[in-house]
Amino acid sequence: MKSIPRISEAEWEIMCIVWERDPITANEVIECLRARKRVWHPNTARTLLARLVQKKALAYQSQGRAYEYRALVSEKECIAQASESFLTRFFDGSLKPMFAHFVKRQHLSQSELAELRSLLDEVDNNPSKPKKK
Amino acid sequence: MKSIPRISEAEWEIMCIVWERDPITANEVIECLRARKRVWHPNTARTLLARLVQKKALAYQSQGRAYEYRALVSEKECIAQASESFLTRFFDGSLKPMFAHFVKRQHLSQSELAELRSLLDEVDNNPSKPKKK
DNA sequence: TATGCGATACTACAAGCGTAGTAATTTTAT
DNA sequence: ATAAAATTACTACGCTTGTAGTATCGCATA
Repeated sequence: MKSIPRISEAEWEIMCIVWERDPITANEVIECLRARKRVWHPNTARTLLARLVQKKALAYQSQGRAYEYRALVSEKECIAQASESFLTRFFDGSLKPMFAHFVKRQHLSQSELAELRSLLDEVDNNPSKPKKK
Repeated sequence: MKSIPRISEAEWEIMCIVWERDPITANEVIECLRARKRVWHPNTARTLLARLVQKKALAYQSQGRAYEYRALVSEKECIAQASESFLTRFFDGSLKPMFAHFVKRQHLSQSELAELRSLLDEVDNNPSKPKKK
């Protein structure tokens, strides 16, 4: 069971970009950041990339001129891990209160409620192991 | 709109205890920690209490012998804030993918699904503003 | 081949965090 | 009234994070 490194907030933004375009060079990452109006000094982005390599969230290959970074951990597993710890920490690990919080937090439209309901129906009909194809 | 201070992981454990028994003395907090098998040096707990006071999450009154601490921010608002930032950061702010993640993450029993469904029905019948009494 | 530019690597630094140790002060027991 | 015990306050320290600055290295060009 691979242990997912702890990814900080700023690092998370980098990871998102890498996941999107894996593999990607440092410069491309910096471009993307600029594109999404995340103004960081280029070195800041590079530092974060380096730290992510250190903590083994990314790897790089000296692809000729510039390095190419690629993710060593998937977005899915990172989100899964973050979700678990969120649930544990704030809702004592139980889904129902957590869901309750979110549905009550704000006016959901009828259609949104319907969508959520159909989500439940879906799993109900595919009890675990979706494994289609 | 009061801005909630950022509460770290260790601090969160302290806050939980304070919320439970507000107002509470440092020693009682330490007892509670021991009770829930959270082994910290007493000074560690005290440091955390002090930091929480600094960041205005707690206040104290020199209640005679020992200080009495009480929360300045409610558990509800802290959880609400944490939930928002979780949702934003990992699910781009949208409920449905987040719910999808959680319902798919694990075999929910029929009854659990039913419970979640009834949650949805509830809000459906009480469209916002429950404000009973 | 020497030089400059672009890329990476190393260094920095303050604030936050986890975890305590030590000093100062207040209470209590003798 | 003092000494001991309890409580609070101040200090410490190494690691992480956000945010860069500086140094170095390698390829491209003159």
